[in-house]
Amino acid sequence: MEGRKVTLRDLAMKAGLSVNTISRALKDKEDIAPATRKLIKDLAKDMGYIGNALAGSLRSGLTKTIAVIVSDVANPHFGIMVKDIDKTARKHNYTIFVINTEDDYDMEERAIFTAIRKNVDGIIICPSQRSTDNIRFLQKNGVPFVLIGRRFKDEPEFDYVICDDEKGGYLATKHLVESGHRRVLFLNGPNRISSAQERFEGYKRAHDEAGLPIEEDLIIEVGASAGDTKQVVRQLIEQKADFTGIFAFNDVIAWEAVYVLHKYGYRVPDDYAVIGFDNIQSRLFIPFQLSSISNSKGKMSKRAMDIILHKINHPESKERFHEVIDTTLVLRESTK
Amino acid sequence: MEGRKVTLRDLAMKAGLSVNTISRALKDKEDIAPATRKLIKDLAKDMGYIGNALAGSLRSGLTKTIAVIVSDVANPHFGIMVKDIDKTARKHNYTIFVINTEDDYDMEERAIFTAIRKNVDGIIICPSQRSTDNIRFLQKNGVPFVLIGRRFKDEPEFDYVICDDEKGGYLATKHLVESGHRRVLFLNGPNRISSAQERFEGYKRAHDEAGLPIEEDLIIEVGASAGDTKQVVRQLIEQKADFTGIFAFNDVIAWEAVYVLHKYGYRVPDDYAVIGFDNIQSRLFIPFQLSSISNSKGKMSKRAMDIILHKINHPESKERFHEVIDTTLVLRESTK
DNA sequence: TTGTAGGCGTTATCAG
DNA sequence: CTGATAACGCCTACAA
Repeated sequence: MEGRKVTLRDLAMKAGLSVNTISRALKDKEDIAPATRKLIKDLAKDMGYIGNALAGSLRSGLTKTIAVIVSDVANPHFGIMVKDIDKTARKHNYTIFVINTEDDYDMEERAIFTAIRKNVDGIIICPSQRSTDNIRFLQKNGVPFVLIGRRFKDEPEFDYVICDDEKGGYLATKHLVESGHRRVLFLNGPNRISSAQERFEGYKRAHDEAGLPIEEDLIIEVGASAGDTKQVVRQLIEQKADFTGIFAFNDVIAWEAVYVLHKYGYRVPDDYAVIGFDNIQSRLFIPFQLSSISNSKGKMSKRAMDIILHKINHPESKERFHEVIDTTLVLRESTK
Repeated sequence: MEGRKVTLRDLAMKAGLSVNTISRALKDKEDIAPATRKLIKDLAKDMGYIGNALAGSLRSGLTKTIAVIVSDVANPHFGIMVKDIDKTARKHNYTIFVINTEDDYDMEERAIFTAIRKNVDGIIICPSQRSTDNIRFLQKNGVPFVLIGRRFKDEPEFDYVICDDEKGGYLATKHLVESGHRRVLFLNGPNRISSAQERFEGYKRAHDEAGLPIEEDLIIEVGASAGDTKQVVRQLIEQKADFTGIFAFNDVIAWEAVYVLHKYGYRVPDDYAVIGFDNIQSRLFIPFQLSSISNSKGKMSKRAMDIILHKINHPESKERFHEVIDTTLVLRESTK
């Protein structure tokens, strides 16, 4: 059964019917006699017919495909989101492309080109935010898209689903401050990213409320890739930097920070209190009880898909989606 | 600039040239006057032309796309592999589809259909192994494919890249046994999976060498999905099951087991020694020092892509790829 | 150096 | 109910 694939034409020849009839029968159109329909379907199964989506898509203009462009699937946060998006997509008969950008602007540009070239019906993207050009380009091209996890505050035209980053940053910091930590190290993500900026806003609000000053040297930007944090924390410890609490931009960074603290013989939360963001532990049972900010990855993924589907199905709609999913504090043993 | 996408035809109209000339110019064919070429390229950039891969693929029969079918991207093990595969793919100008099966046979079947319908050039699949039918189907359809992480021992026709599971199982168990644990609980994956079977072989070999019997009640199959392990371990503890060492099928299961042990106030490695498999900690710095078996995810991913590319580029080659990547013991503090 | 014709496999339209 | 015809956008082959 090797060789060329079975096409509608092959079925048509065999059945002595027109290609068109075959096509319509397989799609359960009402205007084909039930008997004929059954006949054709059986034949198709017999001959192992598998449609060619390429051809169909070329004609219909729809690929039933969504591109998901994220910075790093190896980060469980994104792994979980991708899984959830895939699940929702499947329910609606969509397939997803996953493209990694490593938060690199050029890779993001290429990812977008690829997605458009492949005629995806929509794009869910966690933008690297070096500039708005890539996203503007998307918009100009008319591909439905929605940002996830990050937003451009000055661009109300871009739909997004994010979690309440400011509140998350506030809750995390407030908790540390209230536990008595007056010098809280903030291991933040790249400052160009909205979530980093907004979590920092929260950090500031908590300090303001407590009447604590913001110490510039306690705000540190760490790279997003695995391993970067280790370097930074190691250095801080060597310098005997003065802090007792750590608020990390995400759980992966928090883990890495604790990892280094442990290496130096420090104990958490006894010597340092540490809190992360993403609450990965709700989905992956890691034996380190990290306090964190829950951001409902499941809900975010689902909303993003819903929005994309809405935009695909109502291309004329001018509705704007600016969704902010609530964040909550989840206390575990890494803070007290 | 909204609306329909720019096509070769649009460029042709604008330039007063034929579609063909445009196409050839954009592909840098020698037989177009350099001046014309430049003109056309500038125009294309101006009008924001992005080729339609669908149309091209329909013609050429190639999509420059690889499907990656795995059980769970949310498991960092797969997340990391997907990332690595994507990286290699990109280097060769390929894009990847990621499809999750949750190790469900029907979802796997649908995933394969989807991949074929979308005309992927090749498939990298971690098969669910409920039966060989799905894979046989792939073979019958002539799509190049390679198994990753699992194999069918009775099907030498299927190419695969796995790690040395037997050796890994042996090393892990041997280490526990040599540390004085005479009753080692094996939290294994589903037995239909080759890696589970082979790791068990290793477990047995270590026992044989040490002259220890295999106790049936210490071999427990846990579901692959997050949360399953908790239930199992909780029950064992409640039953006061007799064991002091735990060898887990993978790190995620190991983490979950430790998670529960901690909940019950037990300490690792003092009360129980625990070792996992996959060595996720080489890529994600989790602050729990889990001993594990390293299986070179990077190497596996790379080899899988190389093999797929080879098969795509040499469809006639009858070469068979049965690759077994070495596994090694990585000791950390969860065993002593 | 450039243009024309035909086809990839499917689907939409309209006629019968 | 079913069939013929023409697209979808691009590319290969050949003609001019």
